[in-house]
Amino acid sequence: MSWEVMAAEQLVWGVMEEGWRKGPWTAEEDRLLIEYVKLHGEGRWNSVARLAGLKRNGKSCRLRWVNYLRPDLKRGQITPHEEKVILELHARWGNRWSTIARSLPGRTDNEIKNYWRTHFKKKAKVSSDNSEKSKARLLRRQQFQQQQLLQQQQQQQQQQQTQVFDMRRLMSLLDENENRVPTLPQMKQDASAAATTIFPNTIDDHHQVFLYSVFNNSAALPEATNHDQDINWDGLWNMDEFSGNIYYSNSANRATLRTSAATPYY
DNA sequence: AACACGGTCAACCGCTCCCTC
DNA sequence: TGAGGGAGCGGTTGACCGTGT
Repeated sequence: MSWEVMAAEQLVWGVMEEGWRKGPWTAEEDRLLIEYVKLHGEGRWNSVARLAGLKRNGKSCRLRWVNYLRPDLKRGQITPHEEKVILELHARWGNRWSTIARSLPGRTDNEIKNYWRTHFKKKAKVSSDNSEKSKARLLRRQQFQQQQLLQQQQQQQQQQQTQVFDMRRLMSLLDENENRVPTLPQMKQDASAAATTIFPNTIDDHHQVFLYSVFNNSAALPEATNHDQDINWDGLWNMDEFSGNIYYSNSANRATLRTSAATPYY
């Protein structure tokens, strides 16, 4: 083949980079890929170029097969029922498109992702804009209430000057491994260590009860799983900037998330 | 008719996870 | 046990197309 022909082919067929073709697939490429999968099955995508004579890298081949050529793909518009499922599962799992796709036979993660972005992202933005306004109103109300609360607490603090309660230091000790999801025994150990470090002589009954209740909340949780890595635990601890109080939250959400993620959608 | 604009979707990219050696 | 490769995932890009002006 002359260089002129090769150059012309590249212009017509797409970009060549390091020997791999990129861009839209041709009918001939599709045919070669289908034949390859018929003969060798799915997988070993990096062998496709060698065995099927395709000038595509493995990733490109896999994507083309999974998103376009697979015989079990459902063509056509997303049905209202599928849309309902997508909304429901996205509310549950967020952008885990492949997980959502597993509950919608014949639909690909890419298809669902695109559908979401084009159909719902804008709606979500509009509703979030509205919720921002109500959030601002709520914030103003909360600030007023917090000011009043602060005044009350200042009065109480004057009565309790003997108790120095450095919760920030406690937080830094407990969160030494940021975003790590400790096992229950680890959490109890951490609590004990933190308590004795911060309050070597002075931890009183009140704070012991507090720490114990923190870890009792977590006792309702199932053992940590790999899935925990996918959950953002940043919101696990909340600190009230004004009063210095901390409270444990999301334990119920965490349990719900974990069980729901393990349950297939029907 | 021509242009601008927005929606759609196939394909690519970069990252992470997992398996094998 | 760690390195390397394969596979999968989510985010992003860009081409194409329809519609409005």
